[in-house]
Order: sequence, then C-alpha cells, then structure tokens
Amino acid sequence: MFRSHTCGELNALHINTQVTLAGWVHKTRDKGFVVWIDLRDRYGITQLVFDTDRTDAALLTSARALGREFVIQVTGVVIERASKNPQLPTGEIEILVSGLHLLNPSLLPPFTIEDATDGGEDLRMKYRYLDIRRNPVKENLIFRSRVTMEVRNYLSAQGFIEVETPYLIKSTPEGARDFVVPSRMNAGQFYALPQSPQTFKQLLMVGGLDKYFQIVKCFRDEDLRSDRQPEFTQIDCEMAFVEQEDILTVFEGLIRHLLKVIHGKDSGKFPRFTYDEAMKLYGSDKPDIRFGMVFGELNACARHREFDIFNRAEFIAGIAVPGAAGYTRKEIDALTDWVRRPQIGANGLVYVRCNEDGSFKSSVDKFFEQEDLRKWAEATGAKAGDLICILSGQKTSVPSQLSALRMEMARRLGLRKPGEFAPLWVVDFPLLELDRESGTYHAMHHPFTSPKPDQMELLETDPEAVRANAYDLVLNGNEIGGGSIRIHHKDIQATMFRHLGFSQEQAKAQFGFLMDAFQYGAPPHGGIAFGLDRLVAILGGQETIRDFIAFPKNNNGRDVMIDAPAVLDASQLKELNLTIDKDP
RNA sequence: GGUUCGGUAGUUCAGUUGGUUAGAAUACCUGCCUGUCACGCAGGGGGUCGCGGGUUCGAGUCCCGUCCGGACCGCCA
Repeated sequence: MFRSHTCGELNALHINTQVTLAGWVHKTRDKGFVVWIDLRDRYGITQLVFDTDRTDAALLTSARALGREFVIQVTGVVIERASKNPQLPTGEIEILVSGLHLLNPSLLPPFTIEDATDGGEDLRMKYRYLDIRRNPVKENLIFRSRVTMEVRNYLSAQGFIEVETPYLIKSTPEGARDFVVPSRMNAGQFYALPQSPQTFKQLLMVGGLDKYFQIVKCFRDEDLRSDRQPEFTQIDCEMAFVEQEDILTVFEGLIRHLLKVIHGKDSGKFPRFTYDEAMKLYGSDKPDIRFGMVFGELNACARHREFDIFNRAEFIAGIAVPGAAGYTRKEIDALTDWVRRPQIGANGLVYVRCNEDGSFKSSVDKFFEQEDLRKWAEATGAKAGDLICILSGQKTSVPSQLSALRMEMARRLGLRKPGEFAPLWVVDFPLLELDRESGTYHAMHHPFTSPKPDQMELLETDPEAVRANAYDLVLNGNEIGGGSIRIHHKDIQATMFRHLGFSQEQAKAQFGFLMDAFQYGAPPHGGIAFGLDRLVAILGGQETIRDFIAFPKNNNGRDVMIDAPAVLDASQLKELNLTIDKDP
C-alpha cells in the first residue's frame, strides 16, 4: 500500500491511527527542538512533526535535509496538536513520523507553489506542471471537469448521443484560417484540422442520429487574445426535426442546469433580444445586462442648436453612468483620451453632469439650454448624481465605441460582478454581412445557416435585410454559444453559395459531399455550439480562459513549455515532400 | 498587419535630472530559537540591468534597431 490516506482527510477522529502518506514537501518550519513539514497532495496539507524527544536523531537529520517539492512517503501515528490551526481542515492533528522514505528529490522550483505565487505568467507557463500544483490552477481544472461532467449528464438525460468526428479533414477557405497537416502517403496534399465539426454533425442528422453532441477540440489559425486559443473546446450539438424554439428550450435548459448545480442559482426564463434590439440598446450583439447604462439615442433632441459636431453627426447617443457626476474635469479628460485612443477611435466625448439639485452642467453649455440637457437625461434615463457620456459620429462606428465605453465604465464601477450571472438570447441575426473592403457578402454565422423561410425572395433584392434563424447565447457580455437552423435542401444551399460568391464548381469541390447528402432525404435540423473554455471561465467567475486549460498557448500561439511550434528536420521534410521556401 | 505597456538578483519589483560600490521584499544557504503554521531572530551568498549599435568625460537611465512577454485593434464562416 503506497498510502493509507490523502493529505486532506485526517482529523481528530483519526487520532492514534497508524497512517502512511505520500506527497510533496510544501514547507519546512525548523524551530530547533522540533521540525514541522507541511506535506501536500491534491487533497490538502497535513503537518508532519519530528522532535528531539520523540524522533530518533537520524530521522530528524533526514527530515532537516528535505527541500521544497521533494516527494516523500511517511509512516507515523496521528496525534492531537498541542496548538491547533483552525484555518486548516487537518489543523487539529499532525503526524508523528516514524518512517521517512525519499521518493524523489526536487530542484528548487523557480517560483513558490503558493496561492499567491511570486511567479510571472511566462515562467508559470514554462513550468506549467509546477503551476498546476498550485491551488488556483488545480481548482480550476477540477472545476472544469465538474462542468463537463454536468454537460454530459444533462445532454445524456435528454437523449443525446456523443459521437466523435474526424480531426483530419479538408481545408475550407472561407472563414478562419485553417491549420493544415501534410499527408505523407498523398504527396503534396494536406488535411486541415476542423474549425468546428459543422458539416459532420449535419451529416449525422442525415444519418438519422437525431440528437448529437460532442465535447470536441476545434482549431483556428487566427491571432489570439486572453480569451482565445488556437485550439479550444466546444460543446457541439445538433438536433433533427426541430424548430428554433426547440433548440432554444433544450439549451437554455443546459445553461440553467449548470447554473443550478454549480452555483445553486435558479435563473428564470432567459430574456431574448433580437439582433436589432441588442444593437440599438447596447451597441453590441453580446451585451452584458448585469447592469443598465442602456443607450439613449439623441439624434432627435441634440441637433437643433449651433453645435456643429452634433449637426454633422449621423448618430448621437449617450449612456447615463450611475453615480459618476462627481467625476472631476481631470477624470473626464482622461476618459476622453481613453475613447479617442486608436483602439476605440471616438472623435471626442460630450458629458453632462446631473447635479443633485436637478440642474445640469455640461461640456456644451455654450450651445445648449438646461431644457435640452433635461431631454438628454430623459432619453438616457439619467438620474441625479449620474454622468451622461455622449458620443457622436458615423452610424457604423458610434455604437461599438459607446459599447466599449459602457463596458469600461461598468468595470471601473465594479458592476461586472463575477458571482452574478445574466444569460440571454440574441436572435434573428442577419444572414449576410457586407465586407466593406472586398464588397462581397459573407455569412454572418456560417454558409449552412437557413434564411428565415418567408425571406427567401429578399435574398435576391436586398440581401443585407435577410434575417436568419440564427441565435447566440450570451452570458455576462460574452458570446458563449451560437447556432442556427440549417439549410437542408440542395437548391437552397446552392443559392446560398452563389450569394457568397462561390462558383458552382467551387461549391461542388468543397461541399459537394454535403449537397449530395441533402439529396438523400435530409431531415430539417439545427444546432448550437458552446465555447467550453470560455463558459467554464465565466462560470468560475473569471474572464481569462488560460487558467482553465491545463496546457495553454501564449499570445503568439506558442507552447513555451514544450517549445512548439518547431522546425522539422530535413529527413522529415523530405518524407512529407515539403521544402521550406526561405529561412524564417 | 497595427496600437500600447513591460524586460534590472532564483522570483516579484524600485531605481529621482545621465554621475561613487545598482537596492527592497521574498526565495536560497549558515547559525540560533520548547508549538510553528506568511514562524521569529542574526548573518551570508546571489546581477552580461533582454540583445546589438549610437550619443556622452560618463548610460540601468537618452536615441535607433532587434528579440521576448502582456493587454488591445484588425482578424476570429
């Protein structure tokens, strides 16, 4: 028997029990007459004691020689502590050690294995296996495991079956860039790693499987962020013989189940916004509705005076920042600089302080009367003590700028509370989006999304106006899931490809297999996919997904621990029929 | 592709207007300590100031380039 107990389970009930424990030397406290060692494993910390009265001299000497992170096995008897530590589950007892076996020594770790480590991000990633020994990372991974188990519980209970789809598939030029894999047996040919199992899950519906899900890795060769990894995990789902409402019901149930079992929270029916409503009220298709600051459009009540900036603007809108009327001129100037940074790109910021006495003080008092400002306060829902922040400019850019300001103010005011969860649906997304650079349309969701049935004609006359049966599930300002009702008729799919600029030959070459399948009795179907990494992070009350992934990649897509990606040696390249064009 | 912040002891950081031998905390090592648990006390070792070039009598500090990392914009069907 390697160990009789873990380091997290012994308490006063075990006093006088003979035990064997194994774990890492967390910390040594040498008081001269007595040496304490905190022994740590996944389950907790148990204090070992060696002293001059009760421990033989050789054993005491070996105990003193142990360094941080040495792996040891000890045998001894559980005794009551002379001074207890109420902060530790095992704080009432300690192990009087009679046998010590060094299993493996350790180099001095480059950072401390503590909750508040002294290690920086880079170093922690390089020695991720040490980082995982720390409670915060370990707890996150355990949390993730719990969430995925609950996802499987819920979906299995609903009759879904988990099916694995291939990772070596075909490159599809539209959408994100593909990771490609050279084929040794097929010289000069390449697989691509899936950006999602989209077409396969649709083929499973054609195959009659009816309710499919898969917790699956997906790959996109795009630039990264703190919440974006080149390989990430999706909860991928598809159902046949359903309408949009069926899917919303089932997967609203999934998120409600998770909030219930993980956080004990009963979330009622999720609010639904159309895409147009979300954009109008929040300037975003993934609004955080844990707080207000809903947009107030001011076009109607801000363009009747001599203020050229507003008169020239296509769109004027403001938000009422709660309790921020006390912002000093200096703070507001800093805010103005913040919205004018290239990342936001606003032209400037007009503000109105809503004083407690009902009067208003604004940066445009020269042009506007108190009565004007009162109307603005009404439009933005501002109350006494609030600060109205107003942006103006092009209709295409102001909403996203004001949305960024809204999120930033919420962050500063502590309104984005991690323990609070505000899920919602955004529905009726546009089918197509005009790419301003190329002048071509591309699918807002993906090319397999069905237009709303009554809008097929609009596709010819006003493509941008066409709405799709496409929906996103948004949680705390993050898109955590998105899906649609799919096209299941060959002709409609062909029409869709035509609008997306595919020639018939291209469509056939890339997606012929799917259109062929649609000719053999494809059932109506639709589905959704959730970003598991992001979902887990948000449920865990955090925004960065890296600490919920065991071995994440950095901003440049590198794994700094194994040092990947790396060059291939000449013989490997030859075998794969590859030559490298130039030295990188 | 772009914006921005950073790189100084094992680690996290400070370092003033360019000026003597580059500091603190923590970690590490040695000694002491009769109940510690962020133990305490005394002492000690530890630096290519990311790298290259330039300005200067003199550069951690200023300039140029480059590499690495973080955050963000574009991008992410």
